[in-house]
Amino acid sequence: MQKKAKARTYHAHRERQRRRILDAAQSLFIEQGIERVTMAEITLSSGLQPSTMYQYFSSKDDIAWELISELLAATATRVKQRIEGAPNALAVITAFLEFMADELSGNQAAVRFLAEFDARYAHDWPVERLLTLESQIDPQPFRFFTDLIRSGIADGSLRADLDPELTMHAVMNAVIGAQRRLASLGRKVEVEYGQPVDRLFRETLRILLLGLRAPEASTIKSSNTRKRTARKRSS
Amino acid sequence: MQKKAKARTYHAHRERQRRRILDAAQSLFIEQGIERVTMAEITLSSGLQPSTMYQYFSSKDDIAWELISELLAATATRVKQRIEGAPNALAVITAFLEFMADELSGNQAAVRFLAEFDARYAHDWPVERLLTLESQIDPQPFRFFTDLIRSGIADGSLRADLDPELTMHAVMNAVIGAQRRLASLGRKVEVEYGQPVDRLFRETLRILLLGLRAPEASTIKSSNTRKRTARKRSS
DNA sequence: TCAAATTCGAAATACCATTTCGAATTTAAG
DNA sequence: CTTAAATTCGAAATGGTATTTCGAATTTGA
Repeated sequence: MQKKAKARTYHAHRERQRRRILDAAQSLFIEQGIERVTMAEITLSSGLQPSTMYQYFSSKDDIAWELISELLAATATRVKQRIEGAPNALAVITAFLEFMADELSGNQAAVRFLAEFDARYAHDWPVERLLTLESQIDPQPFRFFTDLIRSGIADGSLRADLDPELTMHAVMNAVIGAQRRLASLGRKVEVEYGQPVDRLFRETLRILLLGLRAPEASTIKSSNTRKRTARKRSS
Repeated sequence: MQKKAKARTYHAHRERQRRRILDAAQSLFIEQGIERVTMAEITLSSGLQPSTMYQYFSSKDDIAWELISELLAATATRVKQRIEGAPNALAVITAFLEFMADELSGNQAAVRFLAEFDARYAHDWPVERLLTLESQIDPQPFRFFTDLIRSGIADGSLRADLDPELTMHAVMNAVIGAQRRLASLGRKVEVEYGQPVDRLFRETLRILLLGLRAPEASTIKSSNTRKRTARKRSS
C-alpha cells in the first residue's frame, strides 16, 4: 500500500523521496526552529519510517545542512538579479542592502532559520565545509568586494578613505548580523526597542550607507556648496 | 565527609552551593558552549549530585539564564564607567562602540556565550522575562537613547536628520548583531573574510560613526557653548 | 536531644536520535 | 515469467541525556 506512485527507476524514486523529506523538514524547521523539531515529526510528516529516512540522511544536522545549502544558493541567485544593472558601486551596495531588507520583511522565518543554523553549527563547522558553501554562491567573494570598493572610490560614489580589503567585509558582517538578530528576536524587538523590525533595519542600512557614501554625494563638501539633505524618510 | 566548611547558617551554605554550581557551569558553558555541556558535567565539576543540583536550579536553561543575567548586569556596570564623562553625544556613542570592540577582543568567549544564549532562547522567551533583564540594566533605555540622539543633534555632533526614536536602537542592534556574529564565527571569519575579527569589527564601527556624525563636525568643540543650531527637521 | 532541612546514592523514568533486522515489496535484468 | 538486488516497512533495541524519586545519612537550629 505504500507505492502509489509508479517510479520508473530507482533513481527517480529516490529523488522524490529525498525531496519529500527535505520539504517536510523545511516546513517544520521554519515553523518551529531546528531545535524543537524531532526526527519523529519529520518522518511522520514525510510519510516514511525512521529506518527509511536514515537511508537518505545520516542525521538531523545533515538535513539542515542540505536545506541551508539550497537556501543560500537560491538567495544568491536572487541577489545577483537585484544588483545587476546598478550603475556604480554605491548603487550596487544600495541594491544589496535593500535586498537584505526585503528578505527580512518577506521571509523573516527563513532568515531566522539561517540565524539558528549559524548559531548551532558555527562552533564546530569544518572550515572546508563552510568554504564549499561559500564558493557555491560566489567563487570569488574576496575579489568581488575588493573591486567593488575600489571602483566606488574611483567613480566618486564612495568615500576615498575606505579600505578595499576590509570595508565591504565589515559591512557585510554587520548587515547579516543585524538582520539575523532582528529575525531571531522577532516580535520581541518591538518590545525591546519599541519599533517595528522593518523600520529598525532600514534605519541601520541608511546609517551604513551614509557612512560609506562620499561626502559630496549626499551633502555638502565645504561650507557652502549646494546642500542636498539626505532625504530618505517617509517612504 | 562532605562538609569541610563550617556553614554558620543554612542560608549561607545554600549561597555557597549555588555559587559553586554557577561558577562551574559558567566555565563549562564558556569553554564548550551551552549545547554540548551536560548536566552530568556540571554536577561533577561542582562536586554535587544531580539530585542536589536540582534543588537549586530546575534545569540547565535555568542556570544559563541566571548566568546571563549576572553577565549582563556586570557588563552594564562597565559600560556606564566607560561612557561617563563623555563631553557630548557623539563621544558617548564612540565610547560605547569602543567598549563593544574591547569586549569582543578581550572576552570573545563571553560574547559567544551571549550569542548562543540569544539564539537558543530568543524564540521562546517570555517577553516579561526579557524586560526584567533589560530593566535590571537600565530602567529607562528608551529615554536614554532618544535623549542621546536629540542632544547630539542639538550640540551639532550628530547629523540633523537622525530620528531620535529610531536611530540609536538601530545602531545598537547592528552593533550587537555584528559583534555576536563575529564572536560566534570566531576564527572562521578570518577564513571567510580574510581579515582578523578585531579589525573587521572596528571598521564596522568606523563606518557607523561616519554615518552618524554631522558632516561639518569632523572636529567638534568639546564645550557645550550653544551655537545657533540650524534646525532642519520638519514635523 | 529532636525535628526540619539538606545531601547523598542509586536507581527509575522519560524522551529522543539512531540502529538493527527480518519480512514484504518493488525494480531491473535475463 | 523468474529471480536477485534494492528498497521499504515495522517493530523493537540501543544509547545518551535530562530530570525525578526515595530512603538513608548528615547537618543545622532550637
